[in-house]
Amino acid sequence: MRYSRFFLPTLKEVPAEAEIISHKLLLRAGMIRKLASGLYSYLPLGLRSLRKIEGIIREEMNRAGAQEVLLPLVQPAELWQESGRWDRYGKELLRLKDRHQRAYGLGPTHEEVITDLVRREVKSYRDLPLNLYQIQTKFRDEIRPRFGLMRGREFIMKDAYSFDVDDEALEETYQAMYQAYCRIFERCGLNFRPVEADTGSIGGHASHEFMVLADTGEDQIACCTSCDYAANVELAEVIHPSDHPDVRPSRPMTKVNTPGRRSVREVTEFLGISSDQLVKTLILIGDGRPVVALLRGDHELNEVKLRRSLGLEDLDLADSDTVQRITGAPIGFAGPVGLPGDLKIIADQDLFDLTDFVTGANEVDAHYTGVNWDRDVPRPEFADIRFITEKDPCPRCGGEIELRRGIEVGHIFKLGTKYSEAMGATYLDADGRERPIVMGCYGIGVGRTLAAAIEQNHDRNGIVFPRHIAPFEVIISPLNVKDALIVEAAEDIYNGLMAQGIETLLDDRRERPGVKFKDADLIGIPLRITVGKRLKEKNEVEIMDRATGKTISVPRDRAVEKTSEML
RNA sequence: CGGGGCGUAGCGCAGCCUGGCAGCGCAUCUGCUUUGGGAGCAGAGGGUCGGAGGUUCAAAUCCUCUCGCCCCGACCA
Repeated sequence: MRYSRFFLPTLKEVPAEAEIISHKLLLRAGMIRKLASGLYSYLPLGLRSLRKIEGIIREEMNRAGAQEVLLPLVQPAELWQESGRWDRYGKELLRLKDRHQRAYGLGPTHEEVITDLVRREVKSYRDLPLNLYQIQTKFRDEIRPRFGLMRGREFIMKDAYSFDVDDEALEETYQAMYQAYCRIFERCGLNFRPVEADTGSIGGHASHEFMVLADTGEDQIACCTSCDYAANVELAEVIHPSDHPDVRPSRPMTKVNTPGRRSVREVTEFLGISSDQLVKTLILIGDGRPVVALLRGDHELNEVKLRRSLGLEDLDLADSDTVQRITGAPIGFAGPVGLPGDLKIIADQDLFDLTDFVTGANEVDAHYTGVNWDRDVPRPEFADIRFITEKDPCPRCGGEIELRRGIEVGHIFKLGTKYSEAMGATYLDADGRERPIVMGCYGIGVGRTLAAAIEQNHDRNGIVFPRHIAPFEVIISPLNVKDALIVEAAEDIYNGLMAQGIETLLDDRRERPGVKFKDADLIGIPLRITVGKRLKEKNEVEIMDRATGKTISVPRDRAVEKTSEML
């Protein structure tokens, strides 16, 4: 490709809208442009990289036995009503009507469509296993799109759906997908970690997220520094010692005046206690009913864990009026003592052995000190409902936990029979019995993978593309296009590389050397061949490695050979 | 949806408080010079100041409404 004819508008300055490095560089390198919030156009350079990633995904999916399909983006509401998600999915599902007033959703994911397809065609255990995938545009009307390709409303996703006879067979498919995902992200040049994860709105029993480690990641993950345990903090278990120390109350329960002290910090400072002596009481609404969660003052409630342990669909903090109605006091003075007996109360397991603690008195400007279980307040149900911290041990090996940030580029789920049962996707087994198909689903954010790769591979001059996803493999920079010798040499090398199938960008623009160097660095092409003064002096050209900056000089007629060796 | 910020030339911004010719840098176009890290000189083009309404002799500037964009929270590939 000749740069002078290539639609590649690079920017010297960073557009004001971009915050994180991948977004800035994608814009500056002329790879994407914004149409509206969460909606981006891919320009030729960006599309080339995107296609590289898609290519890697296709190869690995096909190798793992999956087959590519292409499903409609517009999906009839009836299908979503069958699975029950028409009502449950929420506003991320963009709903629209056609001219006949029939309702449709713009596909945020394709479980319903694929299950419908498969239930019509698959009748026998002989047809299984089956694994179908597509690479296609998804639409999710996100509450807050941000960070360029990182969280768009319209985005490109690879989604795969597997169909197996039973859980055992699903396990095998799941492992094959797990391995395929590892290979995909390795080939994309990413430093990533597979982590145990929550299943969210997709449903199912087990799942792993593939996290690219980056400080700008939106997710937090807990990694063990000794073993290979890693989990999304939403899920990471907190281990509670099983041997309980023999502890007894040592102080009477006393009501104290705490004027205007609401937050953990205000109360603990006022009373001169540490925050692990305080039990904070959070009022939530779970599936329409109030739930009280108790936690140590220095711990944070993990709503995902609470939701899972209570088997709730929906969970939210209660508003101030509800808190007032339930506890009889404004926010900041709630406590377990004297709450109505029929109220669902759940305490974090770390409170089990706590004695002489402080809580709100369900009365404005008052707390209790010296509160103890059994004596002052009945023991509630205990469960692991808080976030893991770096002070907690690894739940697998007891080692040290490190909290890191990650970008979720892939997510795999064991769905089980959730969709097949709801939608009647069954097969006949060898004994002629009708059984539900056991499903799995597997997603990769393709654009997000590109953004994550840039997030992890850049320097102050621009992108440093991993080889396999670079838009071009080589850029040739003839430094003076008015010099016939230089132009001729550059053209020769260009033709030589193209003849070998090496994707090459020839910077034939009438620009000064500095401009060409800056643009080449910005767009991050792995190898740059400089044709300049050394050609005239020694008949040599230079090959520079973008990642290391290392440069070698080679005779002009060996440039093609040497370059292809270096790739 | 709640909180914060921003809309002025393609991009980055100043001007707004205190109303009075719409500006700067980069980019673009022409010519000459220059050619190893975002060149120099000379010239040129480009604006409904996000939109609507209002106040005023006069509005980018003040007021009201509205639309869009970005950041922080809940959602997710």
